[in-house]
Amino acid sequence: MKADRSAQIQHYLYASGPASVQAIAAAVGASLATVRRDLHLLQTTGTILRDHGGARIADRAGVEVAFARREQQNLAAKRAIAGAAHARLTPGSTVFLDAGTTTLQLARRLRLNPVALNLITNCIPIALELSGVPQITVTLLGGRLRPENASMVGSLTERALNDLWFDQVFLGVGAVAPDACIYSLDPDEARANAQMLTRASTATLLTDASKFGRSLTWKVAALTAQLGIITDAGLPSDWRRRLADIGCPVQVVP
Amino acid sequence: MKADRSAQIQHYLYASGPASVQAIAAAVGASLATVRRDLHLLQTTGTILRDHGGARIADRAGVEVAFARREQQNLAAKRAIAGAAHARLTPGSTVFLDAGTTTLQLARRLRLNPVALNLITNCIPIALELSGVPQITVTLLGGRLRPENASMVGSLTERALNDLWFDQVFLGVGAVAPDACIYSLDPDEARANAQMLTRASTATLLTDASKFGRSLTWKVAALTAQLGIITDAGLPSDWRRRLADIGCPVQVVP
DNA sequence: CCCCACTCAATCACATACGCGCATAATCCT
DNA sequence: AGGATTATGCGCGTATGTGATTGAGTGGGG
Repeated sequence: MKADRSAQIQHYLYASGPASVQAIAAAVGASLATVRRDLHLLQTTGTILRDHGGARIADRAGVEVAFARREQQNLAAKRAIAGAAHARLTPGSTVFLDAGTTTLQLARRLRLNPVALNLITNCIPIALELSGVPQITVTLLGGRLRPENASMVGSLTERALNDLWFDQVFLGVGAVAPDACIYSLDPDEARANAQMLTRASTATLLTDASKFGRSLTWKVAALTAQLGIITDAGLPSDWRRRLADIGCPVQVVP
Repeated sequence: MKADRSAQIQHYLYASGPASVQAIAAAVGASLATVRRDLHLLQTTGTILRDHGGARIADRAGVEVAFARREQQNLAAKRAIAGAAHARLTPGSTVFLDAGTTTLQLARRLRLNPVALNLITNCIPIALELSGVPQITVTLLGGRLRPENASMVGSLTERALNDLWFDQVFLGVGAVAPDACIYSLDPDEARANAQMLTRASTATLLTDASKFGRSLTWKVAALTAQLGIITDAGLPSDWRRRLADIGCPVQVVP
């Protein structure tokens, strides 16, 4: 299929950097003519750049491909977690969705299976995914644009958060380190995340099991008994014990 | 049952990603013709995207497609106008770009030909276009998402505007009516536009000639001598006289 | 400066997919 | 229960994508 092959080419170019037409053809299993046609198409849409003999990812599309790739990792787990989160949504309530690939899955689910919500997010893909969905009003927080995950951070974001109150907030998370604290890759995002947690009646962490035990630079907050967690069955038993000790209400989905 | 099968197809596409018509037919237990009919229907409602040989769930395509279509109208004029606006940008200044297809052309120009700017916008495509461009920090205003042009409007937007001051603001515009006032299609957008004009040292209208003489519902502001205009050579002579009478500094590009 | 290898775009033939019309089966309404 | 409406499946002509070939164009090396 054509769309499939285009995606393959993009991933290959993202992973391998600049590559020759022959290498691409070999990688995707198509003829040179076909690959050239695809490259020509991708070039007109601006996702790749061409030069004699080969092609490479346009730097703008690079982040998008990286995002798409992260979205694919642990996809089944993320979908299951999103499904459990979807079941917790109360019609008519005000919900905040943090930026992240797991929360994006929740947005996709919500699009197929709408619930009347007042939805607020700081993530552009989530806002676009839900724009135009009946019964959902979408509000996007302002701020400085962080290209890596197309989210808004910075003082404008934090100021706006100060003026809002949410019934539920769903937080995607970069890492849950061994010290039982949530960490993020970006300082501004960590600050924004920390503030989200202070602006909601109930807060829930959506995170696949691979995030537990990882470490990142910037601390967001410590796990507490007030912070719900939805994760998948890959959660090691020692972490289950720790979370039980802390008192976190943990839901494990298959 | 038909509705049932459509839901099945959606969930299958959601779960499996892009899939061939044959795979879908096998999954839902229907003939190829029936699946094609269903896909055709789902395509018209915008829930899926089709390409030869298969289909996939539509991701955020709705807004972008509608936007891309308008982008093609009067493209040459918009490009020329954007070029003139680009020449007016002062390195190091703080610039606001309103939502619109002409301002988007300015953003594209900026991406190819970067100028060090502190750039603020309420338009998602503009923000995405300029994300990651060196020397440009992009800030997106928050607010309610208006799907028609992927822009932010509403009280959050207006509140944020109150806290900002711009060296230059470039306003895209829906219509310049015979009463020499700017009009917009959307009440919230009109309010936001009006406020943008009060928050800048210099304001410039970017509008192709086709917008002059058109009427829309919601008034934004009256033309004044403080409001610069960049438009194309299609501007009728009677409008040129009127703008001269008002004292608008008008630049006409070929 | 010329030549050679390589790349590119256009063309043709083939395979596959698509949309349409028609016949049949299921469903709905009275 | 019967007629009408709608949905489903099959076959056919057409459209589209794919791969091989050819001729033109481009860049690098002698």
